[in-house]
Amino acid sequence: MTMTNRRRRKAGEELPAALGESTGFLLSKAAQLVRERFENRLCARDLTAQQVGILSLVSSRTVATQREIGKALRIDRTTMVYLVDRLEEMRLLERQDNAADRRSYAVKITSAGTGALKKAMNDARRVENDVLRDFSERDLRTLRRILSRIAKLGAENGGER
Amino acid sequence: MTMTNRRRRKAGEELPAALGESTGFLLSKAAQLVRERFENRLCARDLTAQQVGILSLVSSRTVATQREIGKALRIDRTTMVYLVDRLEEMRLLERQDNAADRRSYAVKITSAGTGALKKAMNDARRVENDVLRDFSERDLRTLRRILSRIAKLGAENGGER
DNA sequence: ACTGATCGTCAGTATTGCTGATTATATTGA
DNA sequence: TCAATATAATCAGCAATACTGACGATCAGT
Repeated sequence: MTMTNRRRRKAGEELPAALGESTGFLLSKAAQLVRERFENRLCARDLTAQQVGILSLVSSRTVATQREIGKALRIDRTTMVYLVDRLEEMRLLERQDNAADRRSYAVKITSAGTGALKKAMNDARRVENDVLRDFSERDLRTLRRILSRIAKLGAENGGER
Repeated sequence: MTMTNRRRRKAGEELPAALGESTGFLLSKAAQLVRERFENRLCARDLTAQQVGILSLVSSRTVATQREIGKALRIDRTTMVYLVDRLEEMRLLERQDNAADRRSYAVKITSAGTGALKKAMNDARRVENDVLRDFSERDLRTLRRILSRIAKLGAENGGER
């Protein structure tokens, strides 16, 4: 079992004005918190959020190459090798021949993988319900609208150098 | 110069419905994007977002120990040693004796550190303006309100176990 | 002074992002 | 068709970061 269980992290403290007023900083901290809560649940399943992302992506496609998964999830080429190795060891994924392009693999989810994904998505739903419970439907629609627009922007095109 | 310059990363692709509908996933991707854009600018200054966070925190306090900084920014104890080592090498921070508790240091920002922080915060502002430019003031207020409430939650208290 | 806790450090491991090289295969262009 | 070029996965190796566990110095309470 190479994949070590993540431990629960401690809670944070108050933040100084300068940082607490930066939207980017708030975004980063909120994301970190949600991810930590998710992974705290996930550690019982020996999975990381990144691995769940891969499982979800693979399960939604008939053919997924490592390169494609990496592009969609912003994971490096060489890190993909490592991650798929781990998930294959855990029998959640399989590398199969890709008839369409023999340089690459068709990465497929196994039935164990489908089961693990289902449970992990339930964990995700619970964490979300928990974190978002206090906000109105209207607020949540606004939040999702803004976040999905930002997420679609693309990383470069930001420096007019 | 141990701190290697970060390279610009490529932009991502479309995402499958299952993930794209998860607020937590959107949050994580939006944060990743903003952070990447920020660090793409910052790489000219040989700084990471995390280091800027430390500089900002230290500059806003008269006395800051490594432990306090780590707690506020959710950075591990041993990683703090490494990070402060780097920032001290770069002459942006100094470890001074802490009269109040001789086990710890009083971490202080240098004048070079103050200058670097000022420039980095300008970078941050630019990236934010760029990313958030298309949203209304009303949307941004909602966004900030939600994010700061989530960021204050604390990581544990998420499992009713 | 004794006990137990805390702060910083170090050694060592795991994960992730990157570079550069290599192998196998695809694609393109002459 | 064949040669040049590009791409998918892999591997070796480096850097950054989150851990664990152990350690010495120091602190707080008794």
